[in-house]
Amino acid sequence: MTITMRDVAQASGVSLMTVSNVINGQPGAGAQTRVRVMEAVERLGYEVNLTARRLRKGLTGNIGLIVPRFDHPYFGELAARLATALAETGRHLSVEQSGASAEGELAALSHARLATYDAVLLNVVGLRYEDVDNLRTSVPVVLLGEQGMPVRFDHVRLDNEAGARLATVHLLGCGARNVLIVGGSHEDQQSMQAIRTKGWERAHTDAGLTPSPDGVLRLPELEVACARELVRERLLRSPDVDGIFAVTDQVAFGAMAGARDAGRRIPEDLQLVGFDNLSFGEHVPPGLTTIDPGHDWMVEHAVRLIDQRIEDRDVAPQQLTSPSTLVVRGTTRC
Amino acid sequence: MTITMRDVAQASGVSLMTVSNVINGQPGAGAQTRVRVMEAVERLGYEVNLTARRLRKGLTGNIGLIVPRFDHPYFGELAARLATALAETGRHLSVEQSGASAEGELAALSHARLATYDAVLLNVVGLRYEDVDNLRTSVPVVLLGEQGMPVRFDHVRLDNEAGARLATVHLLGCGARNVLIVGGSHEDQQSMQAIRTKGWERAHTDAGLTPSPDGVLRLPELEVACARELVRERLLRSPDVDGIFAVTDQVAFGAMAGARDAGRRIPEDLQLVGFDNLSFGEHVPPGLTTIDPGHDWMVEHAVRLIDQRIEDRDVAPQQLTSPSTLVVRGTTRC
DNA sequence: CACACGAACTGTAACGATATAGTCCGAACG
DNA sequence: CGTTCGGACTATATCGTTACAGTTCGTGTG
Repeated sequence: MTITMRDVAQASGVSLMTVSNVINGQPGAGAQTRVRVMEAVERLGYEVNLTARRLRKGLTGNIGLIVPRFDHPYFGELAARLATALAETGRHLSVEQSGASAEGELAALSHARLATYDAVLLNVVGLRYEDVDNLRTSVPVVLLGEQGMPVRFDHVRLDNEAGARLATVHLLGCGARNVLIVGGSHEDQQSMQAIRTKGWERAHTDAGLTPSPDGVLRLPELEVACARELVRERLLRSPDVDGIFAVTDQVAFGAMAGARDAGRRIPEDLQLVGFDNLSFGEHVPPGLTTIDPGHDWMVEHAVRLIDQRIEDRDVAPQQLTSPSTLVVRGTTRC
Repeated sequence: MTITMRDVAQASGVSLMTVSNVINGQPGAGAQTRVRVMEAVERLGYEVNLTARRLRKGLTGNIGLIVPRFDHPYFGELAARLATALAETGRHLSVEQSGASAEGELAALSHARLATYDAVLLNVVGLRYEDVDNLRTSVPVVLLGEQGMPVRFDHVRLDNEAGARLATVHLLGCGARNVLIVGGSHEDQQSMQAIRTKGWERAHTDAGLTPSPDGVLRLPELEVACARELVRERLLRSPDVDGIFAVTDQVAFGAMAGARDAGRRIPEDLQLVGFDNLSFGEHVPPGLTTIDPGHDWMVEHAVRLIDQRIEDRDVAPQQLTSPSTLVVRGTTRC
């Protein structure tokens, strides 16, 4: 019914193995033979049977992604991008929820759960160094996200500080004189909030300014409703605030609503930059200026690291840091 | 390394085939033998290797879902539910976008595209009877959604008229005297809008009322922004409107915003019922009363039809209609 | 008692690919 | 000229499962 390697082999007058070698770019096939085989492949419209290949290679074709929660758009977008990238090679992504707790993430990493995957991408949030360091799995694991994790693992990092600095520099460069960081914090130096706060400070000192101590607006939760309420309140109290760096796009959406509540026009009275480049930011008027943490770059390299490690478990682990870029839209004046 | 059927066979002192038969519930194995085999399965922690089974059975483990567009929440939720249901049996869902046009849907149904699926679920929107009737595929196809399609196919329908009637009856029962249908239409009798409009009319006549001819508020597009604008305008013009049946939840969200714009309180001044039971409706205050088109039911039966047809291509096609139910939340007074 | 029959179970050959261990043959070398 | 060497290619076994065609063996029948 369907065309198999056997048909291609017959049509081009070579053995099964030669066809296999040609298709997989393995050595051991002459130049003319390669051409002849590829012609037959084209002519017959042959495509490899991934199921058979997987059986032979002992792979499942499934990659696991473990994130703290499904319902947050950041992870949704990450999952969508990864799924697309993996689909190119006929693989699938299964997303598991760890519940933002260390226990959840460790449970999701139990042997039984992972046995069905060829590799696992772990979004390390809420996991401490020791937890990750104690991990012993038979399946390749690639870490995704924050900094400060054991170098024993492949890791695609996100340059939180550089991104935050970039955002703040842009606000200052567009004429903001009094820039709030919403969702910032000085606690737990390793946390995403603290690192982005450091970037916000660095942008100030680099420009010869001193970040005001009450420029950090802490939020109990990085959620829309919470940000909206606290930003509204703060803007009513501090009429001189003319710029906001929101630590996430979620927070930025809340801040936009809060600013409107407080009677500020964006970007005329108040400029705003977010962080994450969620696709929704493109559609909410006047368009959210934000930091793209290099999603495409991260996904591309994460998949590459996975493939390398599946191929050879003993290759040296790599730590990569994705470059952040500024995406200018309507919430800033330049 | 991993435990195979061979290990189970050895451990329970039977042949490979007996283990296979027991596991798949095939006849030809005695009662004690079954018990013995299942004990060994438990003890060794055996799990079937889906890759091997697929190779042997000539299946890929992938099901295709073809929807008009990705970005609409209705299809997103449908896809999520289906993916979950299929994951139970270790299969995967691949979602393809047809672009809401007949050409797109037909292109997505081309032989080459479908060859990689065990079966395809086709959400028939924008396809006419003839287009579907001309379809000749080697892969099992199950239709999803609207009515009026060739009985040659398995089809899980959605009871648009009954659902719309249910919504309107509820509004009338809760004291609404003047119920608008937003997004309704009398054109193209087969369209979703027209059928739901018929349901709205039937609810009126069943109650001994005459639906007012200008009770149908047509929308150029079933989108939030559009519904918001036209509902606001209409409510300002017609102060006596005290109920709205929105043909979709999307439209209902827009209508809620439009009502607020027009200064109406929900549900005090104006009651509202949507259609689709999108999960978002639960979270938007005061909670959207809506019609659940039987998502779970549809998904359950769609998967069953798929499996039946994969098993036996010649089984008689079935047309099923999912039962609609009312989900009462805060936008209605009872 | 010979025979047929069906239930319970087994042996073997696939499914389509790849890893491994060859085989073959022409060129290079002493 | 005989030997070695390496590049090009092939034969076979195998991955874990299931379809199909047997093989037993106990029971019921004439």
